[in-house]
Amino acid sequence: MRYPADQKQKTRQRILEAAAVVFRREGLQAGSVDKVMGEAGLTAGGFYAHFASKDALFAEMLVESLRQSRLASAAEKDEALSGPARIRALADYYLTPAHRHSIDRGCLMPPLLADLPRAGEPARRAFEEVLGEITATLAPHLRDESDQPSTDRALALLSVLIGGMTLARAVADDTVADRILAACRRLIEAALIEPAQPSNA
Amino acid sequence: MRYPADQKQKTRQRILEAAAVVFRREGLQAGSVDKVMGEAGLTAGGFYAHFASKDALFAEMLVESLRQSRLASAAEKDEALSGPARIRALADYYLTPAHRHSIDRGCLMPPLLADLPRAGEPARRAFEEVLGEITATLAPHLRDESDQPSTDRALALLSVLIGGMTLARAVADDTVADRILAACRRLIEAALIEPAQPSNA
DNA sequence: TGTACATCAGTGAACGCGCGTTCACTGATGTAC
DNA sequence: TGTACATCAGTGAACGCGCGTTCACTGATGTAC
Repeated sequence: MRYPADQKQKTRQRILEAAAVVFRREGLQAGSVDKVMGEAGLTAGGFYAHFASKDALFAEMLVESLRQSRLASAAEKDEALSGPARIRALADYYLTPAHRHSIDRGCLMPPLLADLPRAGEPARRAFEEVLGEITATLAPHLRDESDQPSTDRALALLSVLIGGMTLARAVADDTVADRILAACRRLIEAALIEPAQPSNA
Repeated sequence: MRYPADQKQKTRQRILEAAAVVFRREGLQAGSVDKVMGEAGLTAGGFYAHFASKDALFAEMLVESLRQSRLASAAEKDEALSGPARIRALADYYLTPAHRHSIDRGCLMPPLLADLPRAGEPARRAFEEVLGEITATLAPHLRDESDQPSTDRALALLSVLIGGMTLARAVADDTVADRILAACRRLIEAALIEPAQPSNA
Protein backbone atom coordinates (compact mmCIF):
# COMPACT_ATOMS: atom_id res chain seq x y z
CA MET A 1 0.00 0.00 0.00
CA ARG A 2 1.36 3.31 -1.10
CA TYR A 3 -1.15 5.38 0.79
CA PRO A 4 -1.98 5.93 4.52
CA ALA A 5 -3.58 2.68 5.49
CA ASP A 6 -7.12 3.52 6.66
CA GLN A 7 -7.32 7.22 5.92
CA LYS A 8 -10.04 6.57 3.39
CA GLN A 9 -11.98 4.35 5.80
CA LYS A 10 -12.00 7.17 8.34
CA THR A 11 -13.32 9.62 5.76
CA ARG A 12 -16.02 7.12 4.80
CA GLN A 13 -17.03 6.86 8.45
CA ARG A 14 -17.11 10.65 8.69
CA ILE A 15 -19.47 10.80 5.71
CA LEU A 16 -21.75 8.21 7.34
CA GLU A 17 -21.92 10.23 10.55
CA ALA A 18 -22.57 13.46 8.65
CA ALA A 19 -25.32 11.70 6.70
CA ALA A 20 -26.99 10.56 9.93
CA VAL A 21 -27.14 14.18 11.10
CA VAL A 22 -28.23 15.75 7.81
CA PHE A 23 -30.87 13.15 6.90
CA ARG A 24 -32.48 13.29 10.35
CA ARG A 25 -32.57 17.08 10.22
CA GLU A 26 -33.76 17.50 6.64
CA GLY A 27 -35.38 14.20 5.66
CA LEU A 28 -34.44 11.78 2.88
CA GLN A 29 -35.37 14.07 -0.04
CA ALA A 30 -34.10 17.44 1.20
CA GLY A 31 -30.93 15.95 2.68
CA SER A 32 -28.70 16.28 -0.37
CA VAL A 33 -25.31 14.76 -1.17
CA ASP A 34 -23.95 18.31 -1.20
CA LYS A 35 -25.20 19.02 2.34
CA VAL A 36 -23.91 15.69 3.66
CA MET A 37 -20.44 16.23 2.20
CA GLY A 38 -20.43 19.81 3.47
CA GLU A 39 -21.31 18.57 6.97
CA ALA A 40 -18.35 16.17 6.69
CA GLY A 41 -16.07 19.02 5.61
CA LEU A 42 -15.71 17.77 2.04
CA THR A 43 -16.92 18.68 -1.45
CA ALA A 44 -19.65 16.87 -3.32
CA GLY A 45 -17.48 15.41 -6.09
CA GLY A 46 -15.60 13.02 -3.85
CA PHE A 47 -18.73 11.30 -2.64
CA TYR A 48 -18.80 8.63 -5.33
CA ALA A 49 -15.36 7.33 -4.39
CA HIS A 50 -17.05 6.09 -1.18
CA PHE A 51 -20.64 5.20 -2.06
CA ALA A 52 -22.37 3.97 -5.18
CA SER A 53 -25.32 6.35 -4.84
CA LYS A 54 -27.32 8.48 -2.45
CA ASP A 55 -29.69 5.55 -1.88
CA ALA A 56 -26.77 3.27 -0.95
CA LEU A 57 -25.55 5.85 1.57
CA PHE A 58 -29.02 6.13 3.08
CA ALA A 59 -29.41 2.38 3.51
CA GLU A 60 -25.97 1.95 5.07
CA MET A 61 -26.41 4.98 7.35
CA LEU A 62 -29.75 3.57 8.48
CA VAL A 63 -28.33 0.22 9.55
CA GLU A 64 -25.09 1.63 10.98
CA SER A 65 -26.87 4.30 13.00
CA LEU A 66 -29.50 1.96 14.45
CA ARG A 67 -26.92 -0.70 15.39
CA GLN A 68 -25.04 1.91 17.42
CA SER A 69 -28.19 3.26 19.05
CA ARG A 70 -29.14 2.66 22.64
CA LEU A 71 -32.07 0.54 21.48
CA ALA A 72 -29.84 -2.10 19.90
CA SER A 73 -26.75 -1.89 22.10
CA ALA A 74 -27.64 -0.74 25.58
CA ALA A 75 -25.61 1.98 27.26
CA GLU A 76 -23.31 0.92 30.11
CA LYS A 77 -25.76 2.01 32.79
CA ASP A 78 -28.47 -0.12 31.20
CA GLU A 79 -26.37 -3.27 31.38
CA ALA A 80 -26.90 -3.57 35.13
CA LEU A 81 -30.67 -3.32 34.77
CA SER A 82 -33.05 -5.99 33.58
CA GLY A 83 -36.76 -6.56 33.25
CA PRO A 84 -39.13 -3.71 34.16
CA ALA A 85 -36.34 -1.47 35.44
CA ARG A 86 -34.56 -1.65 32.11
CA ILE A 87 -37.67 -0.87 30.09
CA ARG A 88 -38.46 2.03 32.41
CA ALA A 89 -34.93 3.40 31.99
CA LEU A 90 -35.32 3.18 28.21
CA ALA A 91 -38.68 4.95 28.16
CA ASP A 92 -37.42 7.63 30.57
CA TYR A 93 -34.45 8.27 28.30
CA TYR A 94 -36.38 8.17 25.04
CA LEU A 95 -39.58 10.07 25.85
CA THR A 96 -37.97 13.26 27.18
CA PRO A 97 -37.91 16.93 26.10
CA ALA A 98 -34.13 16.62 25.64
CA HIS A 99 -34.58 13.89 23.03
CA ARG A 100 -37.49 15.77 21.49
CA HIS A 101 -35.32 18.85 20.93
CA SER A 102 -32.37 17.04 19.33
CA ILE A 103 -33.84 15.59 16.16
CA ASP A 104 -30.48 15.46 14.40
CA ARG A 105 -28.77 13.54 17.20
CA GLY A 106 -31.66 11.51 18.54
CA CYS A 107 -33.14 8.23 17.43
CA LEU A 108 -33.24 7.83 13.67
CA MET A 109 -36.67 6.25 13.48
CA PRO A 110 -39.05 9.12 14.29
CA PRO A 111 -37.69 11.47 11.62
CA LEU A 112 -36.91 8.89 8.91
CA LEU A 113 -39.15 5.85 9.21
CA ALA A 114 -41.91 7.40 7.10
CA ASP A 115 -39.42 7.76 4.22
CA LEU A 116 -38.68 4.03 4.13
CA PRO A 117 -41.73 2.96 2.09
CA ARG A 118 -40.50 5.49 -0.51
CA ALA A 119 -36.89 4.29 -0.33
CA GLY A 120 -37.25 0.91 -2.03
CA GLU A 121 -36.95 -2.74 -1.10
CA PRO A 122 -33.22 -3.02 -0.20
CA ALA A 123 -33.49 -0.30 2.46
CA ARG A 124 -36.64 -1.88 3.91
CA ARG A 125 -35.00 -5.32 4.03
CA ALA A 126 -31.96 -3.86 5.79
CA PHE A 127 -34.18 -2.07 8.28
CA GLU A 128 -36.20 -5.20 8.96
CA GLU A 129 -33.02 -7.03 9.87
CA VAL A 130 -31.89 -4.40 12.38
CA LEU A 131 -35.41 -4.24 13.77
CA GLY A 132 -35.09 -7.96 14.49
CA GLU A 133 -31.86 -7.33 16.39
CA ILE A 134 -33.48 -4.56 18.42
CA THR A 135 -36.54 -6.59 19.38
CA ALA A 136 -34.28 -9.54 20.29
CA THR A 137 -32.44 -7.23 22.68
CA LEU A 138 -35.66 -5.92 24.23
CA ALA A 139 -37.82 -9.06 24.34
CA PRO A 140 -36.14 -10.72 27.37
CA HIS A 141 -37.09 -7.69 29.44
CA LEU A 142 -40.71 -7.77 28.28
CA ARG A 143 -42.10 -11.13 29.43
CA ASP A 144 -45.58 -12.27 28.44
CA GLU A 145 -48.18 -13.95 30.70
CA SER A 146 -46.24 -17.24 30.54
CA ASP A 147 -43.01 -15.42 31.46
CA GLN A 148 -41.60 -15.95 27.96
CA PRO A 149 -39.59 -13.19 26.20
CA SER A 150 -42.13 -11.23 24.16
CA THR A 151 -41.08 -9.95 20.74
CA ASP A 152 -44.63 -8.73 20.24
CA ARG A 153 -44.42 -6.51 23.30
CA ALA A 154 -41.08 -5.20 22.06
CA LEU A 155 -42.74 -4.23 18.76
CA ALA A 156 -45.59 -2.53 20.60
CA LEU A 157 -43.12 -0.69 22.84
CA LEU A 158 -41.21 0.60 19.82
CA SER A 159 -44.47 1.76 18.25
CA VAL A 160 -45.29 3.85 21.30
CA LEU A 161 -41.78 5.33 21.47
CA ILE A 162 -41.72 6.21 17.77
CA GLY A 163 -45.32 7.44 17.56
CA GLY A 164 -45.11 9.47 20.75
CA MET A 165 -41.89 11.23 19.76
CA THR A 166 -43.14 11.94 16.24
CA LEU A 167 -46.42 13.36 17.55
CA ALA A 168 -44.67 15.46 20.21
CA ARG A 169 -42.30 17.00 17.67
CA ALA A 170 -45.18 17.87 15.33
CA VAL A 171 -46.97 20.30 17.66
CA ALA A 172 -45.97 23.93 18.20
CA ASP A 173 -46.52 24.21 21.96
CA ASP A 174 -43.94 22.74 24.35
CA THR A 175 -46.56 22.04 27.02
CA VAL A 176 -48.65 19.96 24.63
CA ALA A 177 -45.53 18.15 23.41
CA ASP A 178 -44.44 17.23 26.94
CA ARG A 179 -47.95 16.09 27.77
CA ILE A 180 -47.82 13.66 24.85
CA LEU A 181 -44.51 12.25 26.05
CA ALA A 182 -45.82 11.86 29.61
CA ALA A 183 -48.98 10.12 28.39
CA CYS A 184 -46.84 7.63 26.46
CA ARG A 185 -44.58 6.96 29.44
CA ARG A 186 -47.70 6.28 31.51
CA LEU A 187 -49.09 3.89 28.90
CA ILE A 188 -45.80 1.96 28.81
CA GLU A 189 -45.69 1.81 32.60
CA ALA A 190 -49.26 0.56 32.86
CA ALA A 191 -49.24 -1.95 30.02
CA LEU A 192 -45.67 -3.15 29.55
CA ILE A 193 -43.99 -2.74 32.92
CA GLU A 194 -46.46 -3.24 35.78
CA PRO A 195 -48.46 -6.23 34.49
CA ALA A 196 -45.55 -7.83 32.66
CA GLN A 197 -43.60 -8.65 35.78
CA PRO A 198 -45.68 -8.36 38.98
CA SER A 199 -44.48 -7.11 42.38
CA ASN A 200 -42.30 -10.17 43.05
CA ALA A 201 -40.00 -9.32 40.14
CA MET B 1 -70.97 37.63 -11.20
CA ARG B 2 -70.05 37.10 -14.80
CA TYR B 3 -68.59 33.63 -14.29
CA PRO B 4 -70.03 30.26 -13.14
CA ALA B 5 -70.62 30.83 -9.46
CA ASP B 6 -68.48 28.27 -7.62
CA GLN B 7 -66.55 26.67 -10.47
CA LYS B 8 -63.32 28.02 -9.04
CA GLN B 9 -64.16 26.78 -5.53
CA LYS B 10 -64.67 23.28 -6.91
CA THR B 11 -61.31 23.38 -8.67
CA ARG B 12 -59.67 24.57 -5.45
CA GLN B 13 -61.23 21.65 -3.63
CA ARG B 14 -59.98 19.30 -6.33
CA ILE B 15 -56.42 20.63 -5.87
CA LEU B 16 -56.68 20.07 -2.11
CA GLU B 17 -57.78 16.48 -2.61
CA ALA B 18 -55.01 15.86 -5.15
CA ALA B 19 -52.49 17.35 -2.73
CA ALA B 20 -53.64 14.99 0.03
CA VAL B 21 -52.95 12.03 -2.26
CA VAL B 22 -49.64 13.23 -3.69
CA PHE B 23 -48.11 14.45 -0.42
CA ARG B 24 -48.98 11.24 1.41
CA ARG B 25 -47.50 9.17 -1.40
CA GLU B 26 -44.35 11.21 -2.01
CA GLY B 27 -43.76 13.23 1.15
CA LEU B 28 -43.63 17.01 1.61
CA GLN B 29 -40.41 17.58 -0.36
CA ALA B 30 -40.85 15.20 -3.29
CA GLY B 31 -44.55 16.02 -3.67
CA SER B 32 -44.20 18.91 -6.12
CA VAL B 33 -46.70 21.54 -7.24
CA ASP B 34 -46.42 20.05 -10.73
CA LYS B 35 -47.39 16.57 -9.51
CA VAL B 36 -50.27 17.89 -7.42
CA MET B 37 -51.70 19.89 -10.32
CA GLY B 38 -51.20 16.93 -12.64
CA GLU B 39 -53.11 14.68 -10.21
CA ALA B 40 -55.91 17.27 -10.28
CA GLY B 41 -55.89 17.27 -14.11
CA LEU B 42 -54.47 20.77 -14.37
CA THR B 43 -51.19 22.46 -15.31
CA ALA B 44 -48.74 23.94 -12.83
CA GLY B 45 -49.17 27.59 -13.83
CA GLY B 46 -52.71 27.89 -12.55
CA PHE B 47 -51.79 26.89 -9.03
CA TYR B 48 -51.07 30.39 -7.74
CA ALA B 49 -54.56 31.58 -8.58
CA HIS B 50 -55.72 29.29 -5.74
CA PHE B 51 -52.92 29.22 -3.16
CA ALA B 52 -50.23 31.65 -2.07
CA SER B 53 -47.48 29.02 -1.99
CA LYS B 54 -46.72 25.33 -1.71
CA ASP B 55 -46.40 25.74 2.08
CA ALA B 56 -49.85 27.34 2.28
CA LEU B 57 -51.32 24.42 0.34
CA PHE B 58 -49.63 21.92 2.63
CA ALA B 59 -50.95 23.58 5.79
CA GLU B 60 -54.51 23.84 4.48
CA MET B 61 -54.48 20.27 3.12
CA LEU B 62 -53.26 19.06 6.50
CA VAL B 63 -56.10 20.63 8.45
CA GLU B 64 -58.79 19.89 5.86
CA SER B 65 -57.78 16.27 5.50
CA LEU B 66 -57.58 15.56 9.23
CA ARG B 67 -60.94 17.26 9.94
CA GLN B 68 -62.59 14.94 7.42
CA SER B 69 -60.82 11.84 8.74
CA ARG B 70 -62.51 9.15 10.78
CA LEU B 71 -60.45 10.19 13.80
CA ALA B 72 -62.04 13.64 13.99
CA SER B 73 -65.50 12.95 12.60
CA ALA B 74 -66.56 9.37 13.24
CA ALA B 75 -68.07 7.30 10.44
CA GLU B 76 -71.79 6.56 10.66
CA LYS B 77 -71.28 3.11 12.07
CA ASP B 78 -69.10 4.55 14.82
CA GLU B 79 -71.84 6.92 15.98
CA ALA B 80 -73.80 4.10 17.57
CA LEU B 81 -70.80 2.91 19.55
CA SER B 82 -69.33 4.45 22.65
CA GLY B 83 -66.66 3.71 25.22
CA PRO B 84 -64.51 0.59 24.77
CA ALA B 85 -66.48 -0.64 21.75
CA ARG B 86 -65.83 2.58 19.89
CA ILE B 87 -62.10 2.57 20.61
CA ARG B 88 -61.90 -1.07 19.58
CA ALA B 89 -63.70 -0.28 16.31
CA LEU B 90 -61.25 2.53 15.65
CA ALA B 91 -58.17 0.39 16.33
CA ASP B 92 -59.58 -2.46 14.23
CA TYR B 93 -60.12 -0.09 11.34
CA TYR B 94 -56.81 1.73 11.68
CA LEU B 95 -54.34 -1.06 12.40
CA THR B 96 -55.17 -3.29 9.42
CA PRO B 97 -53.27 -4.51 6.32
CA ALA B 98 -55.82 -2.66 4.16
CA HIS B 99 -54.90 0.66 5.75
CA ARG B 100 -51.22 -0.26 5.65
CA HIS B 101 -51.34 -0.78 1.90
CA SER B 102 -53.15 2.45 1.04
CA ILE B 103 -50.69 5.12 2.12
CA ASP B 104 -52.08 7.68 -0.30
CA ARG B 105 -55.68 7.27 0.91
CA GLY B 106 -55.12 6.38 4.53
CA CYS B 107 -54.53 8.54 7.57
CA LEU B 108 -52.35 11.55 6.88
CA MET B 109 -50.32 11.37 10.06
CA PRO B 110 -48.09 8.31 9.58
CA PRO B 111 -46.64 9.47 6.25
CA LEU B 112 -46.48 13.23 6.95
CA LEU B 113 -46.12 13.93 10.66
CA ALA B 114 -42.31 13.67 10.56
CA ASP B 115 -42.26 16.49 8.01
CA LEU B 116 -44.04 18.92 10.32
CA PRO B 117 -40.99 19.98 12.38
CA ARG B 118 -39.43 20.93 9.03
CA ALA B 119 -42.56 22.74 7.81
CA GLY B 120 -42.50 25.80 10.06
CA GLU B 121 -44.54 27.25 12.90
CA PRO B 122 -47.86 28.03 11.11
CA ALA B 123 -48.30 24.43 9.97
CA ARG B 124 -47.45 23.11 13.46
CA ARG B 125 -49.93 25.54 15.08
CA ALA B 126 -52.64 24.46 12.65
CA PHE B 127 -51.92 20.81 13.33
CA GLU B 128 -51.99 21.35 17.08
CA GLU B 129 -55.47 22.82 16.81
CA VAL B 130 -56.85 19.86 14.85
CA LEU B 131 -55.10 17.49 17.23
CA GLY B 132 -57.06 19.16 20.03
CA GLU B 133 -60.31 18.51 18.14
CA ILE B 134 -59.38 14.87 17.62
CA THR B 135 -58.49 14.21 21.25
CA ALA B 136 -61.68 15.97 22.34
CA THR B 137 -63.63 13.53 20.18
CA LEU B 138 -61.80 10.50 21.57
CA ALA B 139 -61.42 11.43 25.25
CA PRO B 140 -65.05 10.68 26.32
CA HIS B 141 -64.53 7.08 25.19
CA LEU B 142 -61.26 6.74 27.11
CA ARG B 143 -62.14 7.27 30.78
CA ASP B 144 -59.45 7.42 33.45
CA GLU B 145 -59.55 5.75 36.89
CA SER B 146 -61.99 8.41 38.14
CA ASP B 147 -64.24 7.84 35.09
CA GLN B 148 -63.33 11.25 33.68
CA PRO B 149 -62.74 11.74 29.91
CA SER B 150 -59.00 11.27 29.42
CA THR B 151 -57.23 13.47 26.87
CA ASP B 152 -53.95 11.90 27.93
CA ARG B 153 -55.17 8.44 27.01
CA ALA B 154 -56.35 9.82 23.68
CA LEU B 155 -52.84 11.16 23.03
CA ALA B 156 -51.30 7.81 23.98
CA LEU B 157 -53.77 5.97 21.74
CA LEU B 158 -52.88 8.19 18.79
CA SER B 159 -49.17 7.58 19.44
CA VAL B 160 -49.68 3.82 19.21
CA LEU B 161 -51.79 4.11 16.05
CA ILE B 162 -49.28 6.40 14.31
CA GLY B 163 -46.15 4.61 15.51
CA GLY B 164 -47.50 1.15 14.75
CA MET B 165 -48.60 2.03 11.23
CA THR B 166 -45.33 3.84 10.46
CA LEU B 167 -43.27 0.90 11.73
CA ALA B 168 -45.39 -1.66 9.85
CA ARG B 169 -45.02 0.22 6.57
CA ALA B 170 -41.24 0.47 6.99
CA VAL B 171 -40.52 -3.27 6.90
CA ALA B 172 -40.29 -5.36 3.73
CA ASP B 173 -42.04 -8.53 4.88
CA ASP B 174 -45.84 -8.59 5.12
CA THR B 175 -45.82 -11.11 7.95
CA VAL B 176 -43.62 -8.89 10.10
CA ALA B 177 -45.76 -5.87 9.24
CA ASP B 178 -48.98 -7.60 10.25
CA ARG B 179 -47.37 -8.82 13.45
CA ILE B 180 -46.55 -5.23 14.38
CA LEU B 181 -50.15 -4.16 13.78
CA ALA B 182 -51.48 -7.07 15.85
CA ALA B 183 -49.09 -6.30 18.71
CA CYS B 184 -50.33 -2.70 18.76
CA ARG B 185 -53.99 -3.76 18.73
CA ARG B 186 -53.25 -6.03 21.69
CA LEU B 187 -51.52 -3.22 23.58
CA ILE B 188 -54.50 -0.92 23.04
CA GLU B 189 -56.90 -3.64 24.12
CA ALA B 190 -54.95 -4.39 27.29
CA ALA B 191 -54.13 -0.84 28.35
CA LEU B 192 -56.83 1.44 27.00
CA ILE B 193 -59.93 -0.73 26.61
CA GLU B 194 -60.07 -3.43 29.26
CA PRO B 195 -58.91 -1.52 32.34
CA ALA B 196 -60.49 1.78 31.31
CA GLN B 197 -64.03 0.55 31.66
CA PRO B 198 -64.36 -2.76 33.52
CA SER B 199 -66.86 -5.51 32.77
CA ASN B 200 -69.89 -3.54 34.00
CA ALA B 201 -69.46 -0.93 31.23
C1' DT C 1 -82.70 35.49 -31.33
C1' DG C 2 -78.06 37.27 -32.72
C1' DT C 3 -73.81 39.69 -32.38
C1' DA C 4 -69.99 42.37 -30.09
C1' DC C 5 -67.75 42.65 -25.99
C1' DA C 6 -65.80 41.83 -21.09
C1' DT C 7 -64.29 38.54 -17.77
C1' DC C 8 -61.07 35.46 -15.82
C1' DA C 9 -59.78 30.25 -14.87
C1' DG C 10 -56.41 27.87 -16.64
C1' DT C 11 -52.20 27.36 -20.07
C1' DG C 12 -47.49 26.99 -21.14
C1' DA C 13 -43.02 29.03 -21.62
C1' DA C 14 -39.63 31.11 -18.96
C1' DC C 15 -36.71 32.53 -14.70
C1' DG C 16 -32.96 31.28 -11.42
C1' DC C 17 -31.73 27.55 -8.53
C1' DG C 18 -30.24 23.17 -6.42
C1' DC C 19 -30.41 18.38 -7.39
C1' DG C 20 -27.58 13.55 -8.35
C1' DT C 21 -23.92 12.23 -10.88
C1' DT C 22 -19.57 12.44 -13.94
C1' DC C 23 -14.92 13.37 -14.83
C1' DA C 24 -10.49 15.74 -15.92
C1' DC C 25 -7.50 17.64 -12.62
C1' DT C 26 -4.45 18.60 -8.49
C1' DG C 27 -1.43 18.11 -4.94
C1' DA C 28 -0.09 15.73 -0.73
C1' DT C 29 1.74 11.17 0.39
C1' DG C 30 4.71 7.53 0.06
C1' DT C 31 8.30 4.56 -2.92
C1' DA C 32 12.52 3.59 -5.56
C1' DC C 33 17.07 4.05 -5.99
C1' DT D 1 19.93 11.95 2.59
C1' DG D 2 18.00 13.64 -1.85
C1' DT D 3 15.56 13.55 -6.06
C1' DA D 4 12.34 11.71 -9.61
C1' DC D 5 8.36 9.31 -9.94
C1' DA D 6 3.70 6.82 -9.05
C1' DT D 7 -0.52 6.76 -6.51
C1' DC D 8 -5.04 8.25 -5.51
C1' DA D 9 -8.30 10.93 -2.08
C1' DG D 10 -10.46 14.80 -2.78
C1' DT D 11 -11.62 19.16 -5.87
C1' DG D 12 -14.50 21.84 -8.69
C1' DA D 13 -16.71 22.65 -13.02
C1' DA D 14 -20.05 20.71 -15.85
C1' DC D 15 -24.21 17.76 -17.48
C1' DG D 16 -29.27 17.31 -17.86
C1' DC D 17 -33.22 17.66 -15.00
C1' DG D 18 -37.07 19.06 -12.04
C1' DC D 19 -38.05 22.43 -8.61
C1' DG D 20 -41.20 26.85 -6.99
C1' DT D 21 -42.80 30.76 -8.89
C1' DT D 22 -44.06 34.46 -12.53
C1' DC D 23 -46.57 36.23 -16.27
C1' DA D 24 -48.26 37.26 -21.02
C1' DC D 25 -51.68 34.72 -23.28
C1' DT D 26 -55.98 32.09 -24.71
C1' DG D 27 -60.42 30.69 -25.19
C1' DA D 28 -64.74 29.27 -23.05
C1' DT D 29 -68.37 31.58 -20.44
C1' DG D 30 -71.66 34.85 -19.63
C1' DT D 31 -73.58 39.96 -20.42
C1' DA D 32 -75.45 43.90 -23.01
C1' DC D 33 -78.38 45.51 -26.21
